[in-house]
Amino acid sequence: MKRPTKAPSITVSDVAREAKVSKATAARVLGGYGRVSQEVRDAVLEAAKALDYRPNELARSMTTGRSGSIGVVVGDIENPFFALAVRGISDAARLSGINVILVNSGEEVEAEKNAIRVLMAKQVDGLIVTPAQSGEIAHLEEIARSTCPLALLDRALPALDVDTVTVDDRDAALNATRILTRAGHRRIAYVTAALLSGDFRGAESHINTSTVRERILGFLSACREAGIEGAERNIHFGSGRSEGAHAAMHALLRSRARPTAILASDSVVALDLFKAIRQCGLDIPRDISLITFHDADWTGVTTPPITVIDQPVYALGKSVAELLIRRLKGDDRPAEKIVLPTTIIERMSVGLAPDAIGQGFERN
Amino acid sequence: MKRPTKAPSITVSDVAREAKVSKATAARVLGGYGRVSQEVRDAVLEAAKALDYRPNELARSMTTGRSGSIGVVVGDIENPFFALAVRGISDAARLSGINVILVNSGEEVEAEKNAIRVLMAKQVDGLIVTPAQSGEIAHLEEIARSTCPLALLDRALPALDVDTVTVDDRDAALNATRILTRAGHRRIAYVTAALLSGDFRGAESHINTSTVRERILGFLSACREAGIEGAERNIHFGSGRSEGAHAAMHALLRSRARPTAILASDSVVALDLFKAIRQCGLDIPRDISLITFHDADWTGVTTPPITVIDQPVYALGKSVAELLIRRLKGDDRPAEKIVLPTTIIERMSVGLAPDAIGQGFERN
DNA sequence: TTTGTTTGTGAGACCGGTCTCAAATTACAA
DNA sequence: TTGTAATTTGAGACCGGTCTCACAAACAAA
Repeated sequence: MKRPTKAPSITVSDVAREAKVSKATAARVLGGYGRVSQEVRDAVLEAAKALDYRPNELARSMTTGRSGSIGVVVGDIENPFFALAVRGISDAARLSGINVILVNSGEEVEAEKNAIRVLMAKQVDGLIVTPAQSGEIAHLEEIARSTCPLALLDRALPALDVDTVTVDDRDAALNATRILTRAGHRRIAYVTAALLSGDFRGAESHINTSTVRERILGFLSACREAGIEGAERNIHFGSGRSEGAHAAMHALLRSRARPTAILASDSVVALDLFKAIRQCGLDIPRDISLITFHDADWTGVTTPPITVIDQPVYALGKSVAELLIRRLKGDDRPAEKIVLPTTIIERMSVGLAPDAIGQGFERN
Repeated sequence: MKRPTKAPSITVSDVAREAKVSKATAARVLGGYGRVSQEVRDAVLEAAKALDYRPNELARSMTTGRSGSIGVVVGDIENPFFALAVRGISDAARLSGINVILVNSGEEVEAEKNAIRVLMAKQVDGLIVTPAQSGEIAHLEEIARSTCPLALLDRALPALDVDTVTVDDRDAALNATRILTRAGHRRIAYVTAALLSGDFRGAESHINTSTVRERILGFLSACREAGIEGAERNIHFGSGRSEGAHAAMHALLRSRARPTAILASDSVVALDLFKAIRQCGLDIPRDISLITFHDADWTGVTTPPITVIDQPVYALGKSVAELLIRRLKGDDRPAEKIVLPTTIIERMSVGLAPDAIGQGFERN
């Protein structure tokens, strides 16, 4: 193989020679371990500076077995939710002198698998993952069994006994949906980008990702509470960035049984919905009410501004990272499952149900 | 040091022993180099599968000198501009089987320096950087002199003769500003998050980042064209995510000589401006017109929707990555400077200047 | 003075791969 | 049938660090 022969870099041996000491001694001062006399230390340091020595982190990692970096696999870095969570992770990591290798899975399991494979091969010291799908988690179970610490972000996997940080999705969905039912809405849709493996049969079927399941449970629970039948049929999966999803949204909004209120699973879906609603000539909140998860920065500036479920996203990222780092340092307490609270920021996107106006329902 | 003794992983030697061949031979088939007979190859592969062998990428990198990953240093991953550019980079990298180590500099030179140091120590094969500041580029010059390919994203550095992909900022700013001057505006402000080293004295002073300089030149050029004097005074630096920046915005909007039109340097600044304008009780476009760089997803859904300079952000990221990867493969053509075109998407945020109404100016 | 510790240093194995080189085997041509 | 070339394999050096171990010198206690 004809490789461009990387510039010959300065090694410990070079420094040792320059400082007239053994390689072992030079390594000791350069690596910051063992004991060395002050004189020798100074000499080595001077030689290192003179030669402009830079340690080869790879070589170091190979012997120590630790790479000083953690791998992070998120679904979609373009989603402000993940971007913010990643910043939380980065900040926490930086504080511990650990760096972050970020990989985008595009919410595809294959990409996720591949990302994890690569990261493991790169000997990351730990892994933070937002599982793209709940069905295929064999690769994650394998990591969990291994000695490489794994932590889950935003999406819990009951089958995995690993550190996990999520938000109280069920409660959030419950409260958000209640706002809608109290405004008299009865045809309420829950729209999520998540994919469903197989058909949707009842609340617990095939939904192993806690985020999605919990939200649905909260949603259904609020519906039941309001005496709404068959709310399961109003759950729409797969509303991600795709042609089909877009078309499905329009179909939904133009159907005869068009919902009078929608709960969106994230700000990206919400924005798409917002646009679709406009394109269909509908008015928020007169014709249709909208609440979304994630207080994305733009949700406050639309007309009307959107009522949102405010998740502590930055803290979410910061917490998982801290949990993982603690474990890297040797902590072996049983896996911790942290659930962060959410709040609802009420703005102007919820109105009385069109068909309920004048029927005694109150706006809140 | 008491480290948790990573689980002993399967090595080539283990596979070799299992397959009853030499380590060299096993390495050949596992590493995919050299020539091996079909039988032996099968035997080794079988042994590898039986033992569940996973190559140690670190060890591999150490001998080959190439790590198979590139480092990317961006200013702020939360800025949708960078998020999208990073996706462009990731996609291009994935296509070449290269992975991306992403570091957030937070637009701080010290963090940027540190990030580069760490990435170099990790032996990345190449570096893509969005220089946080133009003043201190010694660390970048050093990389440029080294054998590690460097490429610049979005912000050119004239002093550095390296592959660079930017957009035609001057032209974009010129055209955007023209839209404003043609609508009769004369008090036009340019608001950017960029920091200025020292005072602003004349167009070229202390501004070495091409993006910022080019935009200012375009802006001033359009102002001059319209016979506007002293437009330099209406350039506002440092409007990033900070208390001070926020206060400065409000001060600007409440001042007697409040601008009647603003050109924002990115969508984050624009959103802040949008909110500030509302908070000050001003109306877009009646009281004030707004144009921003970057067609962020929300700019189309505000009331009114915002006129934007549409930059090919994804392509920007994809191009630098491709340029860099080409170089990794041995291409040593002189550094390429690619300038991508922008377009303006006119929406509803530009109105006639309040003091010009009825004076013969036309709304475009 | 003798013995026992502590401290500083060097020699060299090792991590898990790649890769050079030479020996052994096979194929091909004369 | 024999010489030569091509192919396949093994032995071992090497990458740039870490780390164990042995030894020597310095110091403390007896």
